[in-house]
Amino acid sequence: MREKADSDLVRRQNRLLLLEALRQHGSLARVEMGRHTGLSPASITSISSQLIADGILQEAGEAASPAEMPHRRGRPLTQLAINPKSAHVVAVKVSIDGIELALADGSGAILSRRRSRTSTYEADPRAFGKLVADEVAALLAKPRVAARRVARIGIAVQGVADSKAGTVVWSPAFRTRNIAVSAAVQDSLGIPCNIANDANMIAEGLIGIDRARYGGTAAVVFMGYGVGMGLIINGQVYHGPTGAAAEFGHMNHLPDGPLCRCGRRGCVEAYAADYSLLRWASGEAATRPPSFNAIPEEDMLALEAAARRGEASAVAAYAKAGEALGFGLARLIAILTPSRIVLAGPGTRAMELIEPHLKRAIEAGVVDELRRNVEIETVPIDTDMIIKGTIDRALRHVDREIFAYGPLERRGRELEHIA
Amino acid sequence: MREKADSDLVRRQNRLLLLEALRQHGSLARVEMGRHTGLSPASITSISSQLIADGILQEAGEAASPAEMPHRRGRPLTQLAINPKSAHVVAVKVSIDGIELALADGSGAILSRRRSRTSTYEADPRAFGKLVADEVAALLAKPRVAARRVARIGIAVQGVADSKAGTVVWSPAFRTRNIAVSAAVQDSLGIPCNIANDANMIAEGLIGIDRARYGGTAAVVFMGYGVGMGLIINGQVYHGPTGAAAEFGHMNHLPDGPLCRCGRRGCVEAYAADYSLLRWASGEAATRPPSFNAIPEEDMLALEAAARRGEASAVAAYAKAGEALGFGLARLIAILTPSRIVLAGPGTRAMELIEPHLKRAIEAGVVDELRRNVEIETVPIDTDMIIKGTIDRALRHVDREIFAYGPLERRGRELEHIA
DNA sequence: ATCATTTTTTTGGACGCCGAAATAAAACAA
DNA sequence: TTGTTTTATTTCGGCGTCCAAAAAAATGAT
Repeated sequence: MREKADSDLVRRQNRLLLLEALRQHGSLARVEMGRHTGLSPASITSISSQLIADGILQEAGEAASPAEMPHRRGRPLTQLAINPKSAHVVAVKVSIDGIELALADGSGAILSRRRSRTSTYEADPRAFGKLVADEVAALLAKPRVAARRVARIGIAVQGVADSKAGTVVWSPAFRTRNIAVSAAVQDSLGIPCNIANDANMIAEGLIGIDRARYGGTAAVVFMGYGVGMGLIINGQVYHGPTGAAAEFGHMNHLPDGPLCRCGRRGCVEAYAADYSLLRWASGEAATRPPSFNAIPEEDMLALEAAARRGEASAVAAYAKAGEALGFGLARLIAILTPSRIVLAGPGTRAMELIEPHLKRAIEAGVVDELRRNVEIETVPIDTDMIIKGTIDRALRHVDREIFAYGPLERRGRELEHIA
Repeated sequence: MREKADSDLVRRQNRLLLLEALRQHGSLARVEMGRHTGLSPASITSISSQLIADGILQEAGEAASPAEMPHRRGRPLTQLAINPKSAHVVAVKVSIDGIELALADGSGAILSRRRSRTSTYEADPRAFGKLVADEVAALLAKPRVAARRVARIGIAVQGVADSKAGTVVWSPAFRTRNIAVSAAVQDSLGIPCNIANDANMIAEGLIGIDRARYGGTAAVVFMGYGVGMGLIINGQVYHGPTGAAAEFGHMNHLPDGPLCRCGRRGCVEAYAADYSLLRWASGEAATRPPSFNAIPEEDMLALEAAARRGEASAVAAYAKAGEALGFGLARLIAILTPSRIVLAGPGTRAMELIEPHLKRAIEAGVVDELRRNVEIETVPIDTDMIIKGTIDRALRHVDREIFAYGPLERRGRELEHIA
């Protein structure tokens, strides 16, 4: 309730309502839009014809209701869908072992992909923005897409990203800190760009998949090369005041605990990330500086196998991870009482080894009354969810900041606010 | 962006905008409202005259700008203010040692107070709703106010309150759990009623005092008979999905730590609440069940004096409290990176004893990058802030759910949603 | 008294939504 | 085939809100 309301706002909001309904259902007839939005048929006609004139909507093929509704009677429904050519967006995923890109059209369909094995860790951080820009330019060459038609670039990065400043504050993918990215990409290509934490993008992806399930207040914990978290508060992914929030992995579990990649001691990640599990199992001192190299999947599979065979050191490693995760979640529950906690990522492969300890820790760490309302689920997420979430987020931004106002050519006010 | 927009929504929103501006500034002339809201003079005239006709606004005396602006020229400003008679609200504060009530008018001014020393701990929990209703009825007898003119009752309670269900889930003020309150009060008096955690009400009060300072993302920690927290996220006090959130005091600090009043071990409260400090200092076993009696202020003053004299056991007690609070805050920062943390309550009297340990713990517990942007301040809050916050919250609710639609007589839709 | 200045109200136009009626496009029935 | 029924969409007229511009109100300055 901050903005002044006028007829302009009304149209904008209702356009957005229509677009949101379409994003969720793929394609809808006008009557159905009316049901979803509460708008009258007259208004739907008015708004949708304007959106069609803007090139944002188009009549869709009969793709929608094939057999389910065998056309009872009356005038048939005219399905409308978002015009794939209304805009494009690019998703970029930066991780320890390289850069991955995807180009999507206005409907969210991925048109092409690209992957580069460049090691970012040793590279000159000042050149990184340029590197990303070049990769994007190469991506746009294959199915030739004019940069002018790309509405937005979203970058997902491991570690702490400051989306306000457009920088990577700290990431295991880089040796140095505070690396400016957004501005460089934006200046180089003329395309608005924003950067965010990768776990947050998984949360965006889950919202896109099932808004009813993940749209309330939920935490998505990613276990793998690190431990990340995306926080959904009232249906919105939470980016703190600085745009760098929800560093669950670097929440302290125990004072003077094992050394973490971030330099502190006792972080949850230092118990439960890939490197931590291996460190526990190997019997190395927990104060030994951890490796920054990407850990091969085989190593983790071997560790899991060892634990399943009952090898004590491996079993103990998972127990320690489970306990740290459990107490971490207990603390999270005490603060936010989310209605759902989603455990995701490669680390969940060993869930049956972790779970008993995790559950016990939660029971010890939080009063029954608070714990009772939270549902914990494990979702085997393929890492592509990060790309999907980044695309979803970019498109939602385009809807809100551009399409609610008009066609891409007349970019709305493009506030670059909250980002 | 959930609601369908139409001319109705526009008026509602702009009415609310005006009311919010008035709440913040006390009284404003129409031109000034225009500046604050961005609305045209024509619209301001239209909206304000409607609000005056509804009995919500009235012309205010010259109270506003006395000397500062010695009336340069032109037509003088007509100050408008919220009509005190537009509605009344009641605030109820339930604590270990009794019930405290206040009646406020539509402008937020407190008209009368009442206090009762009834011990709630041993009383029949089923009768508690009736007890509150009777107290409210007695409060409304002194300056005779018709229940029909009371728009809302807000109840603040120590411990976990479920504002959705209208119950006290768990509180040190009650022996039993899940005590229904809201419904009983509402049925008995016919006045909408909601219940919330007391620390959240302090947060509401701070927002009322200085929106610019506390309106972003902040945590308000209350230290006293217990440790509570109110969480402000994007300018709104956070009530979780169940309405029972931010139980910072019952966030675990260390597994197998001291026994807490909630029955768990290692809660922050079990280190830093009044009873915990006394327990540390007395050298009692930390596994001894803590007392549920209210602790007299003298005992705490004596403990502070002892610590200031350098008595080892007292000094150590504050050190332990500081460490637990510090690590708790470090964990909170890792999850939410609030831009401000406010320490408040009687416990802050001994802040200089606690602070060094608290600071050290935060430094050990969270990476510099996240810690850098959070400002920690101590506010010596008199406990009346809870009453003030409860009134503020009730009035904000009245503005949003009633006055935005029309006068009190034609109560808006009174959704009782989020509550 | 008249002019200048500032605030507030009035007036007329634009835009968006809605309900109702009209139109369109089918299936069904004779 | 032709009319009837049904459902979807568009058109039309009315209403409410906002805004810009003009008018009115209220006071200080000259």
